[in-house]
This record gives sequence, structure tokens and C-alpha cells, in this order.
Amino acid sequence: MRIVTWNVNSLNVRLERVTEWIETLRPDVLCLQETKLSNDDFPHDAFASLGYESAHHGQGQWNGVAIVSRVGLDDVRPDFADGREPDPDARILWATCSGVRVASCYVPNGRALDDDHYTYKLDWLDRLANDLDTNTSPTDDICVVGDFNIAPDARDVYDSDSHAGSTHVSQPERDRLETLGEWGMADVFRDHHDAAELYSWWDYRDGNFHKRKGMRIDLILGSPNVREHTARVFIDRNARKGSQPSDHAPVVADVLLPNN
DNA sequence: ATGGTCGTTTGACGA
Repeated sequence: MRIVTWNVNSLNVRLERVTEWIETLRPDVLCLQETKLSNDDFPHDAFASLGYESAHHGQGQWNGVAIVSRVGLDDVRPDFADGREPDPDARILWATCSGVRVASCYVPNGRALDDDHYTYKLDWLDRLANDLDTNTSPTDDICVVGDFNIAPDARDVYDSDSHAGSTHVSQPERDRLETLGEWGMADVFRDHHDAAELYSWWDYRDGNFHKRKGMRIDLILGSPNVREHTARVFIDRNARKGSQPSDHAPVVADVLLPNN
């Protein structure tokens, strides 16, 4: 199963690039973030014509997450199921695809360490961990993927010094990733690549992509059995090139489970 | 040192 996460930064603007990319890379499961669409406006037909089912959890204007699959799309569920109030933002969508429980996540940015949005980010990550613990087991086949807005370690940012005191690198949010790891969900990219400066996001401003100034904040977290059967993981930098790219590149994992 | 570019939108704001 080829599973992909891609923050498309407006599916309206990006639809043609996304469908062309699908035809080239032929993912089995494509998780999208920042569709910036209402559910009524989601282009299910465009994906159906390529042979894919799709589910979307959107609110229009901001946020919005989707799962596009050609290997089944069952038990679709938006938001957290943790007994608390609904998340006011459309940031997480679950589905089961060929026996794998998949979550497409758009973790809050946080904005600044002294901003209320940062508190929301940490709480959101706690809710994700609680949702996993309540509704799944580490022995399940699980992929929690998306734009985490967290660079896991120093290799994942272009200039650690300039990021000091900022979101994306702070210890409390990295601790949340660590907690997910202790539960069983770990970054499959680091199972296959040790190198620094392999990024998935580059600011549009100041030619940062061409200067290779980015961050690796788009992650595929796999449960132990998924990690064991992941053959390769790569970031498709080419998708960041050309006209009207998203500021994020897709991250691709090939998970070769015995039964799918 | 500062600000730079996009996408939502037509005035700022979020990233």
C-alpha cells in the first residue's frame, strides 16, 4: 500500500496538480490537509474519475482534511472521539483503508509560544494521543499522517539557532511526538533516512525552496507492524517545483503488509 | 536587521 500525506494549501488552487500527481505516483491512499473547502465543494468526482473514493472533513476558508483511497474507505469518522467537545476546526479525519486505520491530520500551527493557539496545539496533540489510546491498539495496523507543524529534531530545520524560541521546535510539542512514540506510533521516515536537511515544507518567501531552507514537518507515523513492513519512504521535492506549487511536498511511504 | 509570498479574500489575517 502506497500511502501519502500532502498539505495542498487550497485544493481549489491545487486540484489539477494533485490529479496529475496521482496519475504519476498512483498512491493507494492520499491524505490531504488544508483543502480550505466546505464539504459541499469537495471535488469527489475528480477523484472518482481516477478510480478513487474520497472522504472530506471541511469547514471552508481554513483547515479541511481529506482521505482519498483506491483500496477501500470504511468507518469514516471526523474529529476526535474522546468524549470532549468537538474540535472547532476541521483538522482530523479517520478511515480504514485495506485494513489500515488511517488518520489525516492538520495539527494547529501554534503561531507563537505565548499565543493561545500554542496552548490549543498542545491540547490538540494530547487529544490525538487519547483518541488513539481509546479507539485503537498499538497491535493494530495504523498510519497517523499529516502536517504536524513539528520538526522532530535538529536535522529537520534549516537553522536551529534562528528557530530558537519558536513553535515547531519547542520541547513541549516535541514531547507530544515522543509520547505518541512511546504509545507505538513513530516516524517511518527516520526508520529509513538519517540525513539532515531533508525537508517537506519551504516558506514561499524569499526563494527559500531554492536556498534549501525548509523544515520537515509532514510526518507518517506508523504502528509497529506498519513500520516493520514499510519498504521505503521518500519526499517528492519535485512537487514543490514549477508554477503554483503548494508550500509543502508530498511524503510517500510504501507499506507492504502481507494482507494488502 | 527586516521582510520577503501565497491563499483566503477586497481588508487584513493566517501560515
